[in-house]
Amino acid sequence: MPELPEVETLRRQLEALLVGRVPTAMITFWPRTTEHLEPSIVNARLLHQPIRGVTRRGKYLGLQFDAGWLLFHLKMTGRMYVWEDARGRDPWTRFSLGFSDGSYLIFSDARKFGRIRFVAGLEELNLGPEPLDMTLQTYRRVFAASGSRIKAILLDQSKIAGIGNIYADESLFAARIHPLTPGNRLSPVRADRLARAIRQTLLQAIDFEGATISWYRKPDGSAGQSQEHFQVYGRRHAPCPRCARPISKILVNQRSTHYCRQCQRY
DNA sequence: ATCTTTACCTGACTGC
DNA sequence: TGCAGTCAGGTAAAGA
Repeated sequence: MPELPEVETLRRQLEALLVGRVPTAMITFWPRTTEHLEPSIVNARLLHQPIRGVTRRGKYLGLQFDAGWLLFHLKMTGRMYVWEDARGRDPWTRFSLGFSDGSYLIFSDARKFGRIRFVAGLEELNLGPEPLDMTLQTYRRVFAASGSRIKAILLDQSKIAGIGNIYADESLFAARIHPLTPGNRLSPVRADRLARAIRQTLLQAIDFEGATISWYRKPDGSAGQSQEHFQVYGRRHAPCPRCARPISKILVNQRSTHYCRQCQRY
């Protein structure tokens, strides 16, 4: 559920708390959370090294060290925050990064899907470009390169990084494009409309500090507000904000997809 | 190349 | 109140 706007909100708030700090210990409570994090790398390249920056790439949150990035993927129920003890403020703490002042960066994850890993370079992630940095031309090229349904293209992290189920549906509604439209059947005009809709949808969601459906929380424990402004996501049977006809819900590539049959056309 | 299925997991919710 | 069943969705891997 955390998508680009949620992770970007996390990044901004954690950056103010973590840059310049030096971790002295790591504790894993659920081994699979750090199954791809080599202890030798932790000891040689992360511990006792200063955090140079807090970055985001797609849906990954990264702590930047001189040697590379400690990456966190929140999957559906991940949370991150700073706390005074290693067990955190909820029952689902899976990992803690301890600092010399006795505080901890907590990674909490009820469903245990989240993972923490180290990469020397972000290109190892094989992600597509950032949707907020892409030109209209880049969007056009990505859409035209595939005959897959546009909803599937938006969710493919190797094509565009950071969009998930919620903001894919919201962007397609804003652009008045049917989720089953093949990417290479979008006219340049409609591709540009979708590109602008994606940017605007993501930027607005960042302004609202992300969406709290059930699990997502900002580092201070409070909820985001983006969910108050959804036009279609989670609104099956509710009136379309544009035409008042009921919102439909279908499956596209096994993902629930919300759209307006009247307003969104092929 | 692309899609489908399965696996990973558990809390929240629904219906009986 | 309890219990079974369903749903939620990001990604990797395997199979079609």
